[in-house]
Amino acid sequence: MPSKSERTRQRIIDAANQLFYRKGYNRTSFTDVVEEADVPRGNIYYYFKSKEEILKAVIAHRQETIANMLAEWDKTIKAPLDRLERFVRIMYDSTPALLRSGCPMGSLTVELAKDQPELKEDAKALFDLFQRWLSRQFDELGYPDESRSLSMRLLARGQGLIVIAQVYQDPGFLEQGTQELNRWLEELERYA
Amino acid sequence: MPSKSERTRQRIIDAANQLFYRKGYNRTSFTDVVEEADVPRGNIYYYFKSKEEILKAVIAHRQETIANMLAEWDKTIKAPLDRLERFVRIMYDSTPALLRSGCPMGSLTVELAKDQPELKEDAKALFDLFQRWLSRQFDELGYPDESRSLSMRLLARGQGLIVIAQVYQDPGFLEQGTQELNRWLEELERYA
DNA sequence: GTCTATAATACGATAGAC
DNA sequence: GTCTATCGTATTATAGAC
Repeated sequence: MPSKSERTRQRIIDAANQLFYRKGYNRTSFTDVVEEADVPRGNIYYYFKSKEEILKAVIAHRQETIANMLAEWDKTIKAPLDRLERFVRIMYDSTPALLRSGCPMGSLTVELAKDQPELKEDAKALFDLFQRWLSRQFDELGYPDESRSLSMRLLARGQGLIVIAQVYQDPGFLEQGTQELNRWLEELERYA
Repeated sequence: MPSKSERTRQRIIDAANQLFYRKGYNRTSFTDVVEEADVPRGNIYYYFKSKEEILKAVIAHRQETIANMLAEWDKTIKAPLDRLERFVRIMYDSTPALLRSGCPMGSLTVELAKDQPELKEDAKALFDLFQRWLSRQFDELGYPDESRSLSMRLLARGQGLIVIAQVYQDPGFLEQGTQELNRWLEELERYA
């Protein structure tokens, strides 16, 4: 059972995680975080020595979540095509959040890339998790030499769909786009 | 000939335009802008009554620039396929800036969409300019019924390429991606 | 119209009482 | 360990001298 201290720390991370996604990292203040986490004002410095530290903890937490999800998919889905289509489906399933706040990885990384290159590298690690997993699936699908390139292309297609669906607040575009991605994946399997 | 006042105003807009692109809107302060524009501290309030006003002026300026560029393309390029490929080429030509700061429209719109929905709508107008122009080209290419859908898909593909190229700092990915877009456009023309 | 001085507030961060 | 009080700075914004 986690101690009170560990639970408080986790509440801060959860609050920051949500706020960084909904408001962006730079527009989220300490005040926002402590209010959302229901932690006394300056108390947050007992757990994290700076805002950057909070972001790093948030990213580590997201990495864990993603790694667990991918491991779960590996365990429950056997065919590489099905796994790839499972990846595509989380975009469709997340439509409301994506229309509201964009891609949690993409929007964060692009924000940080502007002029916080160190933190951007941390955020990039989230993409790496997906990229390497996708690459393994394309490898198994029969494209060992192009697996990295294919994984990057799939990531790019997803990012593009999300950005344009958000700009135009168009859930149908996201739905059609993910369907087209599935057709593309199925063609890849057919001609592997 | 523009008055001194008009020139100062334009200097502020130009400075803000660059800074909003390189640092992001929310991380750019008035101090940054006045220093870059070489304008006295509080003087900026003579020209713009708030930061939002500056952003609106920046967006209006970008709209003008884009509209002029598209009109120039209309005048100098006749075939719709060539026009579409010209659009794709600006991405390739802008590689260094895109790797550094992302898409000027995409990154701004995504940033504002987080929790400044009013300003996000202003930024969306930049996308509209391209979307309508692209739609007209697809129409002329022989896809009148799908012109809007095709234009959105092309925009999405472009946004995705830029995001992933920036995340991985990979100019080659942007080059290959734009080549693939050209092949797609050429196929569309062939089967029109 | 132009600029200086400065207000008012929000920010990230700290010191020290309990 | 927990919390209150507060610091110093940077922020957006204004007042008023010239």
